[in-house]
Amino acid sequence: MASERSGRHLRSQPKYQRIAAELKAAIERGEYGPGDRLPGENDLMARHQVARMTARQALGVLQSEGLVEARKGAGVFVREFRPVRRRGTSRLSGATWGAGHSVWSTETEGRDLVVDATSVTEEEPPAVVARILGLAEGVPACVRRRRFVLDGRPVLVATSYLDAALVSGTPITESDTGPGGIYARLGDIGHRPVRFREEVRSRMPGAAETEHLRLLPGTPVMLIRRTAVTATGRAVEVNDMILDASAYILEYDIDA
Amino acid sequence: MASERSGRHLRSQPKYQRIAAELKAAIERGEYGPGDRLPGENDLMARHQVARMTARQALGVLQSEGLVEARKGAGVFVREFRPVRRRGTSRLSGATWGAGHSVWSTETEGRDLVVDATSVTEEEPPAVVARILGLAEGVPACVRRRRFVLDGRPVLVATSYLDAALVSGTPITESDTGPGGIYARLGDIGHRPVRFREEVRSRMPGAAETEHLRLLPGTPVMLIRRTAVTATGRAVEVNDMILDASAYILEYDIDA
DNA sequence: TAGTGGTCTAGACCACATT
DNA sequence: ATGTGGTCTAGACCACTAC
Repeated sequence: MASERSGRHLRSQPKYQRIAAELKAAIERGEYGPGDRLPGENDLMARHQVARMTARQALGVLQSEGLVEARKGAGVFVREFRPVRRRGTSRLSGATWGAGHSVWSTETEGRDLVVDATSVTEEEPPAVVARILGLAEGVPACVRRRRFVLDGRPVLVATSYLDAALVSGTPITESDTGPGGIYARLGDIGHRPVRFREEVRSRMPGAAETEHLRLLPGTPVMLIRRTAVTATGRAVEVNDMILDASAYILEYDIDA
Repeated sequence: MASERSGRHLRSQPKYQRIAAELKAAIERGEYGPGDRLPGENDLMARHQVARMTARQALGVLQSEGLVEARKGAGVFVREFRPVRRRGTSRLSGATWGAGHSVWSTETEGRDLVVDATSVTEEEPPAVVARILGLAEGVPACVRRRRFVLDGRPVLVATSYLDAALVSGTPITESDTGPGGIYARLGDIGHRPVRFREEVRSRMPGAAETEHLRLLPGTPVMLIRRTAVTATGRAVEVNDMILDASAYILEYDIDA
């Protein structure tokens, strides 16, 4: 136990990666199922004869891969992945919202997905959004923010931008937009969207997003920017969404 | 300089988070642009009077948010985000979307995206895939693997599964499938796909994926599972794709 | 109260990149 | 040759959770 310093990571994997790989393999073998407690820092220190920070680093790998969750004062636990499906295609079909159903009611699947908080304001939109909507600089937009909560956890925040001049005086500027939502109301004033484009990307969240969505370490966000366009080619709405990637599967149907 | 131990993080943010936030703000103010070198561990230790591990932790935050890249022996540098667009709907829409439809501003066109390596084998597919294709257990599938390289960096690996009995003897089992690709060939044998479904999700990569795609820390992957269905409703292909999320924006067009 | 993970210190040796 | 980030040690105090 004296000079075991030699040959530490010559040619070989770092210790923390070995430990992490071992734990990961055990999880994949099913030795630890969702919700189970893993060996903690003290266990790993004793078992592998390493310092605290090394054991921590090992657990950090699993955490940053999103397959493990550390609970302060309790331990490290295996996460589970139970996403909801969000249908990008049929949920926007005219029949759905034309019939007076809210767009979002189609995606629930028996689980509890509800709107948590809604706010409607007038603000100057981001430059990119203003350009898409064809708004001059300094022109205000109607901004609708909503947060969606799934089984008690916030999973999506949506920020919708519309030309304020276009929608002023309509229920779009109210919290409750009535049956069919804002797309039905846009139809009421002769600007029914007939086409949508969704752009999807993914990245790690910043600190603010982590807090707002209560994301666990190792959880990316998916970003969806949806643009609604009328028959005349006018973009009437831009909806920026931030999704907890551990909560969603996006689904798109495509015709050849 | 004696007992500054008091009031360390009582009520306040941890030091490493403060340092990280400061650096992040500086990046967002444009003080450090893409490719620029950030203050390193030694700088931060001196500037904030903290230990090495604390400075490291601060830089680790930015790294795990994917906005910074550590280069061994060189320093820590600001990453840049220059994604390609992947159009899920092939239908080209021209003027419909207006002139500068670069919603997430991608200077994408004119970069070279090429296939790096192709392999075609016969293997037993994963159980989920077998079920989608309607294959009994133990029945082999034709498995086509491809890796796509963008400007020298691998960005996508695709694994395509087809019923081996269906496609044997066709160019689908060759590396070069001829004009129109495997969908045209499927059409030749009377199984032309008319509908596709893509399911998209995102998570952090495992060690194997990180290596295969040469991902930097803080980079998620997007997973796309595309199913091709014929007019009779038969699923003839399942294509599992793994994408470097820092390299792609997915685009889907939807008709109301 | 005992044990857990979160933060922090002050050292150390290493591989690597730039000079 | 110097400085960089990567790994590792052996301690410490804290807040939190479970018992």
